[in-house]
Amino acid sequence: MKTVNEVSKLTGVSIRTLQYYDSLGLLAPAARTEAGYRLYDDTALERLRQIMLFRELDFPLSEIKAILDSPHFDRNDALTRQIELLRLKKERLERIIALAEDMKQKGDTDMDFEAFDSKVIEEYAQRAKEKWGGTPQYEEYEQKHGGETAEEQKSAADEFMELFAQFGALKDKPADSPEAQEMTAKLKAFITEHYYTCTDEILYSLGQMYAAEGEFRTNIDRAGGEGTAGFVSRAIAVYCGK
Amino acid sequence: MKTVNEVSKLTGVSIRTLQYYDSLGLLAPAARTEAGYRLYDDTALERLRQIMLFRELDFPLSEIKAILDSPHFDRNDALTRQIELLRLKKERLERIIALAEDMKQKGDTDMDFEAFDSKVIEEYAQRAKEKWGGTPQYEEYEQKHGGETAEEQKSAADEFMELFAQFGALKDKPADSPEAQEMTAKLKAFITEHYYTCTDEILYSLGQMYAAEGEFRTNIDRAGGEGTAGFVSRAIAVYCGK
DNA sequence: CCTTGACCCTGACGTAACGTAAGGGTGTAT
DNA sequence: ATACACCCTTACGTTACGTCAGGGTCAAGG
Repeated sequence: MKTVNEVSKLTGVSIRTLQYYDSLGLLAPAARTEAGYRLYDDTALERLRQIMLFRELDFPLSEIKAILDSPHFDRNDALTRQIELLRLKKERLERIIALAEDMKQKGDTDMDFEAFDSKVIEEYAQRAKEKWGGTPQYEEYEQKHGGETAEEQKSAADEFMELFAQFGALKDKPADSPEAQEMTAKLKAFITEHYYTCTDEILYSLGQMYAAEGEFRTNIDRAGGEGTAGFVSRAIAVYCGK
Repeated sequence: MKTVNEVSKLTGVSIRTLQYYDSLGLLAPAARTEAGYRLYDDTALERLRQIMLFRELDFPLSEIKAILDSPHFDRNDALTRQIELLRLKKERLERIIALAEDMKQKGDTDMDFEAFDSKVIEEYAQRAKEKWGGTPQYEEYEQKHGGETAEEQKSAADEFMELFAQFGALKDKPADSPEAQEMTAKLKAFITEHYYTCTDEILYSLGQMYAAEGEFRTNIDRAGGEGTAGFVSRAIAVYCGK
C-alpha cells in the first residue's frame, strides 16, 4: 500500500493529479487510513498505467473513465489498439522530424505541412473508441463487427498486405492507369469495410504516410517490392484529384 | 496571400486558433483587406511552421513568442535543437510502446513506469530555452557557452561518443568496479559541462534510456561494442545508489 | 438590384486538466 | 512539546483553445 507521495515519485504523476483523478472517480485509492490518507495497491497502479497510456494518446479523462469502466472492457484488446495508435503517433513524429531536417538543409520555400497531419490517427482512435463503448455507437459497432474473432482480424491484416502486393505487380504502369485506379478504389473500400470510414481526404492522408520514410513504407515495399509505397501514394493522389 | 480558411485547410490549424494567435501577437497576418480580413503570405506561413514545431514539443505559446521575437533568434540553431528534442520524444514513445507490448505479453505484475519518464527531455528543453533567451537566464548562458562555434559543438558530440567507447573497453568488468564508477562520474561531469546540469536523478533517467531499445542504444553499442549501453546503464544505476 | 450562401470579423463565455495557495489535521523523531 | 514532513479539502487561477452570438463582406445567380 503506497501513499500519494510514493505513487507520485514512482510514476511521475503529481499528487494533485492523483487527488483530481480520485475526485473524478477515474482512479480511486484502494483504501484510506483513519485520517483519510489515500492508499494505493497494485491494482490501482495497474489502472493508473492504463490511464497513462490513454493519456499518451490524448484521450480525454472522461472517455478514459468510460472505457475502463465499461463492462465490455478487455485489457488485451485495449493494449493491442493502444500499441497501434502509439505506432501511428511515432510515425507522425518521424515525419515531422524529416520535415524539420528538410527545413534545415534547404531553405525549403515550398510550404509543406503534410507532416503535421493527424487525420489518420484521429480516425483510427475514433474507431477504437466506438469499439470500446466509450461512445454510444458501441451497439452499432457490435452488430457490424462483433462476431469477428482474433483470427479473422489477423487474416484481415494479411489481406491488407496482399493488396499492396497486387499494387506492386502494377508499379511499372502509370499511376493514373485504369488498373492502378481500380486498385486504389479497392484499397479504399477495404479500409472502410475493415477499419474506419475512409473518405478521400483520409485516403490522401494515408497516401502521404505511405510515401514518407518509416515502418509503413518499409512494410509496403516488402509486400510489393521496392518503390511500391511511392507508387501507391501517387495512385492515391490521382484518385483524390491530386 | 491566403485567407484564414485557406491557411487552415493547408495547415490543419483551426481558424479560431489563427485568430487567437493573432490576438496574442504570436502570428500576425501579413496584411488585412479593407474589410479587415486577415491575409497571410509565405513569411507568415514559415513562422506558423516554426510555431507548430514548438507546439509539438509542448512549449507554451508565451515562450514560443519570446523565442521567435528574440533578437538572438537563429532559425538554424532552433531547428537543430528542435530536431534533437523531437528525437528524444520519439525515443520516449518507443519505450512506451515497448512497455505496452510487455504488458500485453506477460501479465507484467512488476510495476514499471520508467518508460513514461520525461525528465531528460524536460531538462534538455530547459537548456534550449535558456539558450534561446525565452527566459532571463540567457545572459548567463551566453557568458558560459557564448563563444562556442559549430565545430566546437560537433567535437563535443564526438567526445561524448568517445566516452562510450571508453566504457566499451571496460564492459567485461563488473558495473560496480572502481573503473566503471569513475567513468560514470566522468560522464556525468561531461553532460553537466556541455549540455545541462546533470543530477543523479537525471543521470539515472538517462541510464534507463540508454538501455531501452532505440537509437540511443544503437549508437552507444556502435561506439563501444555490443552490450555497452546495457553496461553503462548498470554502472549508472550503481552510481546513483540504484 | 437584390438575395443567397459561403466567408469573415469581434466579443463573450465555456471547458479540460491540472497548478497554486490557503487553512488546517497527522505522525513520528527529537 | 515542538518541529517537520506529510496529508486533507476547498477554492481560485491558467492555458489554449471551442463554441456561440451578432453582425459585416462578396461573388454568383435570378
